[in-house]
Amino acid sequence: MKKQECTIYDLARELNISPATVSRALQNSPVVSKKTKNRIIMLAREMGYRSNTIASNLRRKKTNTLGVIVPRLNSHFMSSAISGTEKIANLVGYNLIITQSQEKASKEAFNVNTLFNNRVDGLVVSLAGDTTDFSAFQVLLDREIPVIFFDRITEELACPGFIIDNHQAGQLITTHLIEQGCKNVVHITGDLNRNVYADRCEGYKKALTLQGLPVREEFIMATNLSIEAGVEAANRIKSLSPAPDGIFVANDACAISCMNTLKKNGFRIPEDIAVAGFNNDPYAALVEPALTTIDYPGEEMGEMVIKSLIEHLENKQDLRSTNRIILRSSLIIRESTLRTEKSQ
Amino acid sequence: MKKQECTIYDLARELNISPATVSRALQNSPVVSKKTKNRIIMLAREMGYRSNTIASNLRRKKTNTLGVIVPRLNSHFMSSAISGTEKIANLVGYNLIITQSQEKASKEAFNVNTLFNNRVDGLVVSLAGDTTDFSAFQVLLDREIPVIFFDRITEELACPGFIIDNHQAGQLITTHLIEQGCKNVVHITGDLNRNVYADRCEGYKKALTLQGLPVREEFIMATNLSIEAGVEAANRIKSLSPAPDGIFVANDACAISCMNTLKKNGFRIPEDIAVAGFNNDPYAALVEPALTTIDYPGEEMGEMVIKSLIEHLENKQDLRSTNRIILRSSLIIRESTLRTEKSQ
DNA sequence: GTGAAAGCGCTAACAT
DNA sequence: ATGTTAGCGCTTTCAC
Repeated sequence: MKKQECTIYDLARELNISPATVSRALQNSPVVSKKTKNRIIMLAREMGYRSNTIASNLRRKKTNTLGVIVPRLNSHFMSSAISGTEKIANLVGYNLIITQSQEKASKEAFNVNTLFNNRVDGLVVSLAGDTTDFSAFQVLLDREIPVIFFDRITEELACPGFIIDNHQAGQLITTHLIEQGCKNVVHITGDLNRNVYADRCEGYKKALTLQGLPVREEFIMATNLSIEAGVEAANRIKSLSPAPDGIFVANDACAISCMNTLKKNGFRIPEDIAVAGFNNDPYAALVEPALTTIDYPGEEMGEMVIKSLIEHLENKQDLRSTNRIILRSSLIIRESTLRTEKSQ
Repeated sequence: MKKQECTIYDLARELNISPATVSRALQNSPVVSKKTKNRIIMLAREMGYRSNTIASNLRRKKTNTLGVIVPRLNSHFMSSAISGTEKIANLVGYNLIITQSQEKASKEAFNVNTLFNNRVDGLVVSLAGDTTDFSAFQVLLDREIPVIFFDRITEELACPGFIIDNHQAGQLITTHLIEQGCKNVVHITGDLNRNVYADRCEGYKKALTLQGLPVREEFIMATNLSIEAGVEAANRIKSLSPAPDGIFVANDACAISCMNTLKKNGFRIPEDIAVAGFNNDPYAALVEPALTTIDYPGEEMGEMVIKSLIEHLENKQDLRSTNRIILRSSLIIRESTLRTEKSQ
């Protein structure tokens, strides 16, 4: 048969004490005597008492729950970042409600709302591809519920953001391609509304310009960076003129798929075309040729962002003072771009 | 300055009506007149009213929230499954709290507890690798909170499970290897406590036996199926005798890494050793040679499991009657095992 | 060290 | 169609 809910009142009645004392004992408050505390805890175990977090949350006006909104969970970077947030949150007694926007601003706004209605204490967000209206977030900020962004951030809200220097990374990897002898470098990017792609693209342009190479708009392809997009991009690249000899793709999945399609079309990588990605997905090292990419500290970013949010909530740290936190990233050079000893 | 919480009492006072009417109006109850409903909704918007889900949950003794526990979020299968659950849950007005056990039974039990304390209406679980004690789940079952498993299920609890026929799939893929001329097939598997790995392994053995081949215990390697494990396994395989000519790995990540290491050691795939994986990760089609694998309906499984849970909660369907739901899976043959026209 | 009492914000009988 | 009222289970101030 079904077990009844057992409340602190049941425990109190059983022991002939007040619910207040039971509540205090279960929170391990120092004012309760060791003896009664023990009696209460024993009985609670015996009767299968389980604290009702909802009631506690309502009363305390604090939920110890943080909301997380990410575009998708299915990239290596995102699942690492989530893993990092969860690890820290668990450690210090916070719960996480993890949601996906599926790259859609509408779902993102919907999620912000339900998370707010569930009275999360704070929110961690990596933006959907097409978000341009940030008013949903403003609702939280108006009530001083902290919102922190990571990776895909915005300048439109006065919120802290944890990022890498995408501009520098884009410039670094493009420069590397040029140093390997590439003169006609294509860039495959994502939604340029998002800082991550816009900045990488700027870095790409900067590198070309600094090396005295022309920036050709038709060499910059905005896609959704999916595996399918990689196939399409490869097909477009075949007919570009002058013939591209290098490609910088803004993520690894698309880069690998693009490289694969080019190989099937008889291109030699890196001799005919060098290919570089971004993110250092585990598979990047396993494909042939192994993919040059930017290593990107997902887990660490997740840890830092949640730590910072919690410290703010517990008044240990002010958020205004640290508005952009830039984590290190690094270029990982592999065979897909190494042409100096092979050709040229 | 900080916006004040606005409650239904504030709205009621402002309009000189009772909180009950406000509550009814906001739930769009048909008994409230269109006129007052409108006035209430207008004022709510104007005053920035936001319903407090916590208070509502406490009162209704229902949260419209479901808990999800998976080992990790970072595999293609799991992120697809999660994506499926979220899609359906959203559609019908349920929230999801997604958590990871990180493959650890202790964290899994901890998560079950916090989810229960948050009074989730139901729970969806794919088990951690080493769970053998299921008492944490029993707490929920004792209170008639439904728990449904998917993929990694257990026979120890009377709960429905959504799975594929792992035994059949394992047998199918092993038979395929044998048909391609493999006589000494290695099997790299995960924790044999879990049905998914135990069943695939049984299928492997069955296939060998049916084809009159010996089952060699030293050809069965239990690992954590990580990329690192793939490297190690490849190194062990080099020194096995008789020399293996086929490998069936219980997931794609490990298979690809193993294949990669073998290639680096001069083995030709599939001529010297054929390699097959499991899951049909997107990358399986992109590596060289493309990986033979079992296609596995992650998103669909996620959709079905959550749909079934919700229908049970809403009394539209009884769960006892449908104890094991088997979804279809299929063998995808690619170059990594195709040797008939190449060698032998 | 313990108890009494009020209330978090909402909902749902029951009454009108 | 609307109002009254009594909680949901917990925490916390204020007493003692």
